[in-house]
Amino acid sequence: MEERYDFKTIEEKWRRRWQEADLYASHEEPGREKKYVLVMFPYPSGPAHIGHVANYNLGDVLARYLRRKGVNVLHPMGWDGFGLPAENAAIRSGVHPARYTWDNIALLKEGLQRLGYSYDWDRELATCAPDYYRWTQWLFLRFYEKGLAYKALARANWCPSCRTVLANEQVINGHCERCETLVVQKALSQWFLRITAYAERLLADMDRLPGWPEGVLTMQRNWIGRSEGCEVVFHVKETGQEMPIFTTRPDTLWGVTFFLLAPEHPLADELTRGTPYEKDLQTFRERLRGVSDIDRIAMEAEKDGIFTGAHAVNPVNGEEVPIWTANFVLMEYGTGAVMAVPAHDQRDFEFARKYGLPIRVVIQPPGGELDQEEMTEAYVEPGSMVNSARFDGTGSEAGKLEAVPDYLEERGWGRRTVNYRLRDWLISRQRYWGVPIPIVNCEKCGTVAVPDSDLPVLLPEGVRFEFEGPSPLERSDEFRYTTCPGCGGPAERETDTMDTFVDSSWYYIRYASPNDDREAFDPEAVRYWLPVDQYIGGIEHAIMHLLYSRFFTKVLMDLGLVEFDEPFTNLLCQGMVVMGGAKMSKSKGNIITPDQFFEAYGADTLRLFILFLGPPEADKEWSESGIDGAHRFLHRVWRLVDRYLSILTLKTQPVLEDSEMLKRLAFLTHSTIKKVSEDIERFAFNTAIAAIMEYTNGLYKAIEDSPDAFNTFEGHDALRSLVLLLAPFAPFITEELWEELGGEFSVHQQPWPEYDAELARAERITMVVQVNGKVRERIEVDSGIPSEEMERVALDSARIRKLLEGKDVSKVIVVPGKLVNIVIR
RNA sequence: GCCCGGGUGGUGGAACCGGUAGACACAAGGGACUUAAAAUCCCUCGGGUUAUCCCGUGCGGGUUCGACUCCCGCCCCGGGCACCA
Repeated sequence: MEERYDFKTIEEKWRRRWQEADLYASHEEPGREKKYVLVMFPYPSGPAHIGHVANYNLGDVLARYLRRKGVNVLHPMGWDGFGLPAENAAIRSGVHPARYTWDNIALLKEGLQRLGYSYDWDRELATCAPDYYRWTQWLFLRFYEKGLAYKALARANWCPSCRTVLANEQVINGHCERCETLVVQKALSQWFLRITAYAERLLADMDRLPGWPEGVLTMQRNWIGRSEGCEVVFHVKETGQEMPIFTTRPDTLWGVTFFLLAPEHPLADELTRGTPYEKDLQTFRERLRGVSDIDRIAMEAEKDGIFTGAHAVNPVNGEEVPIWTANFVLMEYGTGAVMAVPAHDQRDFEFARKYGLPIRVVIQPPGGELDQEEMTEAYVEPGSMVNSARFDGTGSEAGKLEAVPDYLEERGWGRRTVNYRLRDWLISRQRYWGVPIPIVNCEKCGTVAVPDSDLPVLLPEGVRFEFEGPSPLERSDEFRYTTCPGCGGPAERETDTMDTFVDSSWYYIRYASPNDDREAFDPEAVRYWLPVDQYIGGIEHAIMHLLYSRFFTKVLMDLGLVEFDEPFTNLLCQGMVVMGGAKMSKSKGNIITPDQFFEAYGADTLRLFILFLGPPEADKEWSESGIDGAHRFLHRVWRLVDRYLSILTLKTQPVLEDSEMLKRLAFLTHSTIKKVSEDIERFAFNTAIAAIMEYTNGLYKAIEDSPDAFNTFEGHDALRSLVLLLAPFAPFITEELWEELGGEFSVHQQPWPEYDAELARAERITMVVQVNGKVRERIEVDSGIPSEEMERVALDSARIRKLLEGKDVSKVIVVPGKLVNIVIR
């Protein structure tokens, strides 16, 4: 064999051979065990970067390992093709978004192919291709038919100078990223998907996701934000209008001293219209224009509000309290109105103190005597109800859960209800580079769905991209003006496109039959491959993408289109590769590409190095120091195989009597197989590689000590195992070495090595002896040593005996096979 | 601000269920080989006036025979917060 490890030639050679052999094609084989291994597809923002490599390494190692275990593996790749950056590029440099995107896809694909990932490229898909988004539109129409897609007014970021809608990302400190004009909130009629209808199921079904990280489930639970409470109907004194509020604390109803509306609440306009307060409201809204919701509801944010001049009537006691608007009340949560109980809610308390509004204590802490004048903060803990008419003396918990809700329901003043923090999913984007919403607006027929047979509604190509003004679709007469599918009269197309999260909410299903042009997916293929057994992706997707995908899956099941209601059985959230403390991304301008490493080190080294950097879940600060180590290791493996092969050609007689060495070899081999297999199963790829390095070091020692011992079954087994174990991590070099060892093509189709538990067990172990928890002695003993024997050996050791002189042994703790701790006084 | 993670040598990390802190590497230093360099191989490598001792896993407490690991309170860093994906 070649003396030097020439990675360039090797990698080229095998990349071609694998392609010719179509090594990673996947097919349904009913009855055979399958695993669907999926890594979140990338947004093609440019060439591959180190963050991609870190991602896709994980899925590839797992897919390769599972195939070798005899499993039928689906491991596809595709492109999340729609998105804002393509459109920004079009505006800035005149490149058409399609061109920009497809060019980037080509670049990214080339990078991934050089890394030797084992994708079934026949299943490649792109969400921006008409043969994909046709089915996104088709699915939208199914949602629409079910009443799960609807139009409503919603606020959007609006730059008055550019006369265009801005994404949150384009709003910097409340100002337009381009022209620095103060961004305002403008109400637009927009499309929503009714995810709130699935809130309860999305919440409850998380109990059936034991394969998900607890942190992600917690984030999703908090995001859905279920709270039980009551809806209570207040009235406007002046007009008699009903103003329902949601509260989780009905037990504090008697402590209401004012009433709050969200500043955007239409009722605030109505109540102040034509009054001296009308101007105050406008000034107040002006003040809040550039302030995000996050800053408005921050606990530490200054409370701000104005009086509307009107009053609310509290149903439980008939009291009339002033109606204010406040910055911390959001239109999007609950009913956009709240009852204010300053004595028992911190924000209400701060508001009351600031504006001199009354505070009334209605919950007394156990044994305490709260005084509304003296209080410095709200009392939010349970206690005993006071100043609450017939409920005086009732425990607040009982009052909250039973007594008061019962009372409200009896009187018809309110009812028990459940409120969610989760809001419906706004999918409208006033942009070009997305899936057109397949709806036509007709003056006669109203909102009309585009018939399935007319799909896809294609994006027009000859459009102009401008810095300001309405979106290219709105400006495109060709796109916009059409005929009504219902009456055949003139009509206008919906010009909004969909949020790209819609595209990525079902792509994992499309992979089952990506080239199907008759349906969104083939039920047979879906039945075999889905759900995804192992989903892998960045922690930054913990909530939105994963929640939207779960929602989609449930709707598809209800539509009878799929037979499962959770898309991802197991989830691995890996950390991010960060640089300079921020995640690596093109928009941050801090990307490192693999290209620069291919020349000097090769793909195997880069794969190995990045996997060796740390555990998948941890964030990794990028630094290339250490890549030499990975490269050196591959050279070492190469030379070891070379050395071994030269021993074989010497045709030495195997030294069968050197049984100690053979036993040592067998132990090394089998304990390493065990360790590497277990580590891969728990995604500890970094320690799996460390184990292979230790193994290599051990084999080097052995081959120095007794080269002849390698011309034996144990020797052959050791070298073959080394290559077989390393193959999922470094696919190119191992394929070459496998060939050198006389193995059959391909190493990636060889069964994963099995270990013999007996051979993998160490014969001698180091037992630790502690005195009062401090290590005082280490003694080598047989691994099967009984506990009583461990204790005896420990107490017998000279050093321990000396330490125990004149002391009382009060206790001896023995951890079998590990340590003995002697407790003395 | 709220929710979710994380913090271990000069560096990346290991320690899997409460039981030997620092595996495996990188960097650094010393040595061998070489005319020389590269490559390779060997040795040292948390700190402490150099060891059978003491200290040490962000900081302060606690539980335990024993804590990087569990509990309480802080500090710092990262992610998400609904139009970046």
